[in-house]
Amino acid sequence: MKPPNKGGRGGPDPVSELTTNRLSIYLRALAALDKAGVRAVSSQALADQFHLNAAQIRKDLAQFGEFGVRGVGYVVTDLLRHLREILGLDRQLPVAVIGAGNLGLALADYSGFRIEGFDVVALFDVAKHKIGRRSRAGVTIHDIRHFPRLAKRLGIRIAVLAVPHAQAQRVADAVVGAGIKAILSFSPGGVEVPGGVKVKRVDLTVSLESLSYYLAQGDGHES
Amino acid sequence: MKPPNKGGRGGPDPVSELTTNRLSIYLRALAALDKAGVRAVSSQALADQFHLNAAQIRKDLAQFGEFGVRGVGYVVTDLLRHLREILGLDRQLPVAVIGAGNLGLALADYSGFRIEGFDVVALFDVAKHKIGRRSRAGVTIHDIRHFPRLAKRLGIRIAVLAVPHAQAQRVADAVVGAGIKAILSFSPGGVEVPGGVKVKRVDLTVSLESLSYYLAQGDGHES
DNA sequence: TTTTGTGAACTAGTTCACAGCT
DNA sequence: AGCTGTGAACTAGTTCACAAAA
Repeated sequence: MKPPNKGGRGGPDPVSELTTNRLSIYLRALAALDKAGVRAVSSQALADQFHLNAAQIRKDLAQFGEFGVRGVGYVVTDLLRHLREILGLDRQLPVAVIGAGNLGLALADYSGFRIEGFDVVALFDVAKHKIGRRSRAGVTIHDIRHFPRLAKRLGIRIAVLAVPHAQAQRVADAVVGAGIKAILSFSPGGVEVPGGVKVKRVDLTVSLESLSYYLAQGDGHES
Repeated sequence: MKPPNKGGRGGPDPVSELTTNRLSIYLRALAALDKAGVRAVSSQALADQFHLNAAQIRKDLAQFGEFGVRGVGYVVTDLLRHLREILGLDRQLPVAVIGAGNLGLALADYSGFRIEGFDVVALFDVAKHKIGRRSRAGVTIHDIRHFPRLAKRLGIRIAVLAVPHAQAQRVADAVVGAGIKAILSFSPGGVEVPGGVKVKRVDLTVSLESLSYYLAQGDGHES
């Protein structure tokens, strides 16, 4: 019965990032159920099938409204629609990838992106010889200096940073200067941005080193 | 004065993954200081410079031993050595990338990997026409059916999964069957593995959707 | 009856603040 | 004096368990 705080007032976001990450996971799970023709699902069934916690699913969803039907569960198509709206996936989001190296080109063409409302509309790089060329899937590489102009024209909302660490901060500054409010950075070591800009980091070195730690521990008692 | 539990007994790991992730971040920070010629650093100075929390740095490190000198701080080269040993980076770790698509090829050639002890020694794929070819940086693509044999011969310890979601579980099973204990998966939706195998997920869809949520909230009150 | 939505209990993680070492 | 290492306090996140709704 609590008001769902739709539309977000200016204050700090009360919804944890762990929660929004899980919403994305619920969305995927429900899409699979929908595809399989399932009409309604209880939080328990959802939890069992996708290895989640039923209470947590209910708590997460309850932050945004009362989407369930007591005694029945959640109507799959309805909840899908609600989740897409909450996550802002009810419209196409233009994405730019900065850095047309191996990783940037791969990300620009990554088929997983397009499926849920993300559309990589441009690549950017500093290297003269790359500018004007296209990725295999046909995304054109532009001069990074034209980012502000093109970002506006193409309506870019998210910048994916796939540049060397040394350039990451400078590129981030430029991107933020052009009004971008959401950045996905693959750069090791993070970038600093002013308040009101959201950065998500994917740090492959940290991931691998954490795996290495795990192996190092295992080696100790397996010998 | 508490024993540092070096070498790990069989029981569940008492060190949180958040901690091991941070150790990796400390390692990077210290490497930068070392490069800059800094001899010793206090937890406070480290925290200030890299936007961390001093008490947390001390707590994290204290789990593995008493590396600091009271009144002085941490001797950079010593702590670097300790961290590399804790993270198992004092030896080269052979890595295999499974899936020679855009992403897999990019990851195999990703220069950030080699720097800290990881060595991508092989690519694997199912597609006949890819087998025998090489990535730009020269990593050979092998038939996935030869994974067990080659994994043994090359001493592969970590498998990076860059295959379509539909194949992820099958590939994970094969990799685990070949004795791999650490997996970095780029597949959306996670894979199931038996106990004793560690999986780290990098889920680009979740990351982007979480950013989308943030933008959707912002749009609400900026209109 | 079934299952949600949610306060309460619990668990994990972070930060404080200070005793004790150098 | 300066700074670590760490118990205590605090904060965030998860899970339990049940009243209320359908």
